[in-house]
Amino acid sequence: MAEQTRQTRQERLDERRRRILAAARERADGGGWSTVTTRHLAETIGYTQPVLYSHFPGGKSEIMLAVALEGFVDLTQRCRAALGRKRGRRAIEAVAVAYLDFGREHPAVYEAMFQEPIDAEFARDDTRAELRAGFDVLADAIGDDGEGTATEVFWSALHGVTLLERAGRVRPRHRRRRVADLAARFAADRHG
Amino acid sequence: MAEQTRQTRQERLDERRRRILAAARERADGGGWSTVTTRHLAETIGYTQPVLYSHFPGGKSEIMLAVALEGFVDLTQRCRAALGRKRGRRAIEAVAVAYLDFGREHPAVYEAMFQEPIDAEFARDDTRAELRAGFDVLADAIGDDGEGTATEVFWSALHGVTLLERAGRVRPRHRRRRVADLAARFAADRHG
DNA sequence: GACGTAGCCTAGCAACGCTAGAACTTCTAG
DNA sequence: CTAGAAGTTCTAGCGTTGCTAGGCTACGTC
Repeated sequence: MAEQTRQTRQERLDERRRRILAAARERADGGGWSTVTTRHLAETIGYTQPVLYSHFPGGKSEIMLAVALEGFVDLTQRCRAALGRKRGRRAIEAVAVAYLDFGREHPAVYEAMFQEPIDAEFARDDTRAELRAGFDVLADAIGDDGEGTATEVFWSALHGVTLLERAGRVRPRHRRRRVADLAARFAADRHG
Repeated sequence: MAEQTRQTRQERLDERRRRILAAARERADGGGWSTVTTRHLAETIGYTQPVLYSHFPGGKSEIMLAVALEGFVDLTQRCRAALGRKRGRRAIEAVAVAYLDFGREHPAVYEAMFQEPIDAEFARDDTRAELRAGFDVLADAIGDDGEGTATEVFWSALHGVTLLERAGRVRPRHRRRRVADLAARFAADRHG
């Protein structure tokens, strides 16, 4: 009985934790992280502010980090799925589109993934592992078997396109052209 | 006499405006925009908060926009100077280095230039003009005489490298390699 | 010398992230 | 069945933020 109760307790905690993260992600993607307040978050899950801190002692920063971590998993999976067994330009284009789609669909999650506050004092190893996985997909896409510089630049380009598109600094309708341009420049076959 | 007085008045206003922007830029580059508060800003210039709003009715957002505008002018000038009469890879590398240097030396100014709050309800035309000038330098650097897609991608790559370097998501010491990689991929001569 | 205007400050609002400590519920032990 | 321990939630409040209403002071003008 005690076991059963303890199980249920843990399940309820997990459930509530998920609800907090879902609420934060949803509201952030809708109106930006500045509109995500601890008060509103607490109200959404039907509890008061201090309850949030029992789940995330680090407060809002730690919530953002948790959302970011989920985001890395999601983004990596999407890119991996888009890549499949493709090679060459088709591989690059597919991964680029998947990457940019994610950035557009979840602007706030993406922001949490790359904005500075992440590098707080919290979890370090998880983040590194997930980052590594994402890096590897991009390396596979462009066929980078070197020491990673090409992947770094490719990643930077995707990152830059994502942010400039969002900021409206780049023509929205020319997205396909940008993807094609990117694929042409990073295709391995241009060397041979 | 009235003319003289009015002149002096305007000069004092301009002077104070400059001091506000300088204080904001300096503190932001030192500790991020979150450390730039209207109270501290007011204290720095030796006045109280409401005075800031007589110069920038839009408050902190408008101050950030003003800093961003100055930043665009500065960045464009630097890139133009770095470009000089160079052509090909050397031109691209020079401009890339100038761009990345600016982003590293003035992280907060750069952030203000590309972060969303900028697109507020304030000045629109100034921003567009300065953006255009910056875009043109990059187009000249890579020799883009097409419809601008290549420049958009080049710009995105520089933007991405700037941010990923700052966020520590990319190996700091490999910067020269990234610049070289970038130059190789965007050099016009790869077409012929 | 009274008046209008401009500039500046005092004081305060609502909202923010976050926390101490009271109040309540649930489990455990005698 | 009861008394205490343990855990959970809430009330209330601190300090800080961006921003603003309204009063005070000093100036130029009739």
